[in-house]
Amino acid sequence: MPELPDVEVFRRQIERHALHRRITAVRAPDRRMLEGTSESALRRALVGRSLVATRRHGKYLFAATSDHGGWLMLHFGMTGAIHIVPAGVLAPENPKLRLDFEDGGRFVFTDPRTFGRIAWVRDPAEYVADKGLGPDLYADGVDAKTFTERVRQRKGTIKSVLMDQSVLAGLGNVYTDEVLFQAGLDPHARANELRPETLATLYRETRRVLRRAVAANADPDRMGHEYLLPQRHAGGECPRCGRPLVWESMGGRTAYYCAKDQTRRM
DNA sequence: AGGTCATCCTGGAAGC
DNA sequence: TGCTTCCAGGATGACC
Repeated sequence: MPELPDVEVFRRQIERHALHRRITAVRAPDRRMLEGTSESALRRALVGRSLVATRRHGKYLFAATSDHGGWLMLHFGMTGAIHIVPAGVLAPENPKLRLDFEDGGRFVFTDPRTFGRIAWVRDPAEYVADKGLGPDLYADGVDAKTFTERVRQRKGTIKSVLMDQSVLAGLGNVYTDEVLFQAGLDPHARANELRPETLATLYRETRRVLRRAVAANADPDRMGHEYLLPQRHAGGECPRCGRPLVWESMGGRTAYYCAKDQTRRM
């Protein structure tokens, strides 16, 4: 379920392996994935050009083309992924987007469940504004003051507030659970009732979890024993106390947490 | 305004 | 073993 760390890893893969390679062919065979564009429009925009820069805002990834032609936007839904395939190597089947490079390599975007989206946008900032996304949670995206002010003015559960992309962009269901675990917070805590020091802790832990996740290549199993994610499954145990994790549906999403180590509600 | 639920989708796991 | 059912979840929208 690509969240901010996963998308940041994808972005770095593009930066490292897909820039400045001339595109000779474009395939986008599944129209359900296309948001306000078409295969032929993507072809016109991309063929003969190359990708030259990337940006990410929350879970949204952008890649600029040469000639200032515009930006390719990719959203990964829950099963979206990119694969940059060298010449002569078999590419994944059923691509939702495939760019063929002049050198024989390929850029492939797969998404078996089709929850992702592909768009062509003039300007990422404009797109982000139109979508109503809050500030990005990574790197220079947000400071402690902005974070606390935005969270504090919401009355919902902290779980739902952290997952709300219009408040802060980047956390999904999985990493929200990790952040709440690290902060020792009950997912049912009310965002507007959190004390200033709790908000400060939450900010610090959010940033730390995201940095750690990116460093671990967004692979939960590489996070380390003190993290919830490797245990985030039926039968999983709290990394601190060893008790079975609680497994609860909150607004149609599954929240995993430790009933002993996550009791703080303010 | 916030919570809940349904919808989209399909691979994989669980159940029988 | 093989079939059926369930579940996961990001974004969006309906409804209360």
